[in-house]
Amino acid sequence: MQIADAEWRVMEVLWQSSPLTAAEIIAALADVGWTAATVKTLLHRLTKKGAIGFEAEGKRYSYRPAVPRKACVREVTRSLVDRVFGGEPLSLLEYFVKSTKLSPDELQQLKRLVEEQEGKRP
Amino acid sequence: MQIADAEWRVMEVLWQSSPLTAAEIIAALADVGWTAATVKTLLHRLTKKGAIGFEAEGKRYSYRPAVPRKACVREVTRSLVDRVFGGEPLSLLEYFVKSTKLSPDELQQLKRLVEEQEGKRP
DNA sequence: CGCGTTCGATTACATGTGTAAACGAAAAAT
DNA sequence: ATTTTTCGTTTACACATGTAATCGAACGCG
Repeated sequence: MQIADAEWRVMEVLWQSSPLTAAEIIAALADVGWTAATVKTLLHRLTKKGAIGFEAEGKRYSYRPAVPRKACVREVTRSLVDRVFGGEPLSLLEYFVKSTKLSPDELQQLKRLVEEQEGKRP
Repeated sequence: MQIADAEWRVMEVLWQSSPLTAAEIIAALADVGWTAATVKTLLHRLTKKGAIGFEAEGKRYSYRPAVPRKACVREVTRSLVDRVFGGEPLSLLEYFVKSTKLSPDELQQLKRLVEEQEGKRP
């Protein structure tokens, strides 16, 4: 299941809170600058590809995600790792550790995270 | 400059060694299962979007990247961080540290990388 | 009980992408 | 020199994507 850029914006809204009616989703995306028609198209496409589902409440639909965010994140990250980092997550990690300007505090947090992982693997 | 999936395969070949003729690039991509025509189309599109350049050597062209891999990697990673991790690289790092099954050795390497960064920020 | 409003569905259309064949010219082979 | 091979260029075509207007039906207001 591949979710395009514009579609992802819609998914984020639903992952954050659901179910929502189309009107509510359109409202939540007001700052993006799309017309209502555009959002509806995206809802339609997402429905067709099975990324979201809905229950009809009278005339209106109430939409909700049909796939968890986790799964989608796993897919896009995996695709990036495969495409750019030779399938090696460590390679991506190295890239980010080296190329990102992390504050001392963030570095501290990161080190703690790594240590936690070490703890989990005796 | 956005480089599509198929195009990226071609770029990788050229980033690894250049300049190369179309024939050499096609050969390098033999295992992908594309016909020569497909690779030529991709070379054409990449040329048009300025991602690669070429010098004509008689009839044949010798292609080479016009944009460094680094720049493209920066772009795609940035786009992922923005799209999925709220623009926070640390958030992506956390996700990968937690969700990837790293071996004790890899964890060790990773910790060392973090410590190196700490050293660089006195 | 009509009529405008509101929904979702359908249609639109330009551009990007995957994948490839056809074409015309030049180079290589015979 | 003529044929064949080889290049790059042009054309092809289906599906994805961004962005939106239109349409038919149902709902609520007056």
